[in-house]
Amino acid sequence: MDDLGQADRAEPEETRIRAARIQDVARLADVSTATVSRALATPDRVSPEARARVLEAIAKTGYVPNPAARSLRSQKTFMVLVVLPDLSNTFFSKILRGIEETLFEAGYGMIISDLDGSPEKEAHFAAFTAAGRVDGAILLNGHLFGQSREGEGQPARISIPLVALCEAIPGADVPQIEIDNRAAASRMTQHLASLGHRRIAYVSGPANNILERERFLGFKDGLEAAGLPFDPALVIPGDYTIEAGVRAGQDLVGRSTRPTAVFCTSDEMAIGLMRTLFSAGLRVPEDISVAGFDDIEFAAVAEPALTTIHQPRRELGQAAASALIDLLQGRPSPKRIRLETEIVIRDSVTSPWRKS
Amino acid sequence: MDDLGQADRAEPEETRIRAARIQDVARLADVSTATVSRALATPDRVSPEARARVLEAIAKTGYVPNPAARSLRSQKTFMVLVVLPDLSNTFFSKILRGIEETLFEAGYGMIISDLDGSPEKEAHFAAFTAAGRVDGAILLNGHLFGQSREGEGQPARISIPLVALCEAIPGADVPQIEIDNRAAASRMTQHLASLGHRRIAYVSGPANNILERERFLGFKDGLEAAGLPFDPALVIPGDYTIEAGVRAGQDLVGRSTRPTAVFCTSDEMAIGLMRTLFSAGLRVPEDISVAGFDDIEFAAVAEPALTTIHQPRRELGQAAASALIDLLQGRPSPKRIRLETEIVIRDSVTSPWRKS
DNA sequence: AAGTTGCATGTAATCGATTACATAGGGTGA
DNA sequence: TCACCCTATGTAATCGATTACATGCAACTT
Repeated sequence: MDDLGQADRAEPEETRIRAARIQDVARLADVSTATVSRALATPDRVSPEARARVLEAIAKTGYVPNPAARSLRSQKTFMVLVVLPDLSNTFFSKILRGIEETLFEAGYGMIISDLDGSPEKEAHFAAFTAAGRVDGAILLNGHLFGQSREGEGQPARISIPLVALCEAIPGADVPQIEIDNRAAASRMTQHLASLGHRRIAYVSGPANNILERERFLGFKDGLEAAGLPFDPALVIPGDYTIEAGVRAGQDLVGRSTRPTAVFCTSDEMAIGLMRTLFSAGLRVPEDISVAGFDDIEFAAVAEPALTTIHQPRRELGQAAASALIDLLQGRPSPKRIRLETEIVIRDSVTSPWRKS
Repeated sequence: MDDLGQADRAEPEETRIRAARIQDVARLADVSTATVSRALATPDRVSPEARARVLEAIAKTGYVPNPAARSLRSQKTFMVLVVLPDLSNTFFSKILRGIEETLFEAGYGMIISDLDGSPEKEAHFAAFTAAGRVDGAILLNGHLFGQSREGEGQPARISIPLVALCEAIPGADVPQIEIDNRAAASRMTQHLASLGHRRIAYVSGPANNILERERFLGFKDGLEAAGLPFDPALVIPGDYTIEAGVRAGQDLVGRSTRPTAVFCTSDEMAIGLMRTLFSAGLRVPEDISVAGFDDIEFAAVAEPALTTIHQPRRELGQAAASALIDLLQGRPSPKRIRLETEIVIRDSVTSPWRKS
């Protein structure tokens, strides 16, 4: 159960064991390196006997092909870059898991870049892909990256297969995996309206965010469908974080006339908001209904349990990874996949009339 | 702002641009490839004029060194493997961010392996390190991995620098970055006891988990320090997940004599547990106090706000990454780093006498 | 002035696999 | 029996950088 990591304590520095190379396997199996390579890559182009000898030699030596050499020659790294804006966000980490799973099954490794709002990092990872360090990339950040120095000679713009996940990339011709944010937001808004809410507040995501734009449109769609007017005063700026929800709550608490329902575009914000309302002595949902977006794990155990929109996060990750793998292996890939969302009715939303 | 990923739409297949190689740069700068390489790796071993010409040529061509070639020759990948048991867990993702940050600054990339309890994956990633795909690894999973087939000839046991994060690896001689789980658990237990709690339940982590063992010992230490007896009936099995907390809550609700306080070894469990108690009509903390462990983001906005033990997660990640980088660059690395934890007093714990 | 030192640079070996091309031998058809 | 083809295998070029070693030249020492 333990093997690796014994460091070089026991043996003298010189005796440090070197990894077996294809040469060593070839010699041991009494074949050429070409045969070893073929025995692994295209087994049916090698005689059964030779193959058996090779496999035995591989087992004996513990040979593992050197990926650097392999990749140098074959121009394939079997690595995929995943670019995301915030690694510490629950929402993304569940998606990541779906991605990792699928990539792993297909024999690909995953390199993660947490962009962290830093353009410097963005440039770095652009170079990263350009250097051929990965075969493809999944972007969760809503835009392509790259150092566009058009002035200079001819910047190396290598293109590798890309997939956009969650946040569509406007104008880019890459497969998009997403949910229908607009429709989902509209549906939730109509749900609130159907319960009798007429003053519905909206806590937004970051202003220039594509998700946010879609959801905001959906919110307006929903109001319109329900015959309600849009009131800009009921739009509260946010950025998907718990803190933003807390701030939005403070804003609401301070108002003389309050909405009867609040639609938060992330569960984090909804939970932060409920917390603040609660501290101020307001009851959810009796005094004010709160709806979220995403259906993170904590939504179900929030107090009260959060009514929200379920996003199939793991499946999103899997779908994105599959699409990328299709691309990488030269298969046709779907241009756009829209996974279904679902309203999850819990306890944080009720009719405005039913005062407890 | 967009550059990469234009795919090969415009130009015909054949014209696909190939990345600039060191040769191209050398020709353009009218120097040898060796000089180009040196201009990048050891700038002061190259004349200022040559260096300038090289840099200009690099800018013109957009040259980025091919990592496969580089790594093949120099046996360095500038990649670090991070092995963790569950990527989708909030606790880990914050740590990951700390790791990524620090690695990035030092020029290292991060490859993630979500073990997901699968031994198959474990073996795969053992081979991964053996193949020299990464320069070092950070292990969050509490044990070394590796295919120890002692029987066979001489299995390739390559050793790369390792660092154990959070979960110490028993018997392994690698730097450990951790918090003092035992002391922290003891402190929390004593805190509860000092408020007057005499029947304190303990919701555990997974049975064979090292963290769990430490915390459990700490729990017993705390009881002993407070002069309280240890009652096995008050130990409820868990596994750090929200669901485990829910189950533990159901267990408690069903009991005739209940503890006055519950110490959960993760915030997730504490939140799930409070949820269940609440549904059953019990009040926290009036009827029962609940304490957590970790201080995840949601602890502060739970209802009631959770009293817990703060772990400096980002700093843990940073410290681990720094230690590994020290190792990788041949500097001495601290054998063990223990970061301080802190009890965060919020609203979920109170004295058992103060019935609301 | 001859010898020594040291810097800037070039030449070419090297890392470890993949794979185009060459070749030997066995089988088949005429 | 000969020509041909197909299969299994080997030989060696190749991927793109790093770096040991060699070289040429200038400056400095005595």
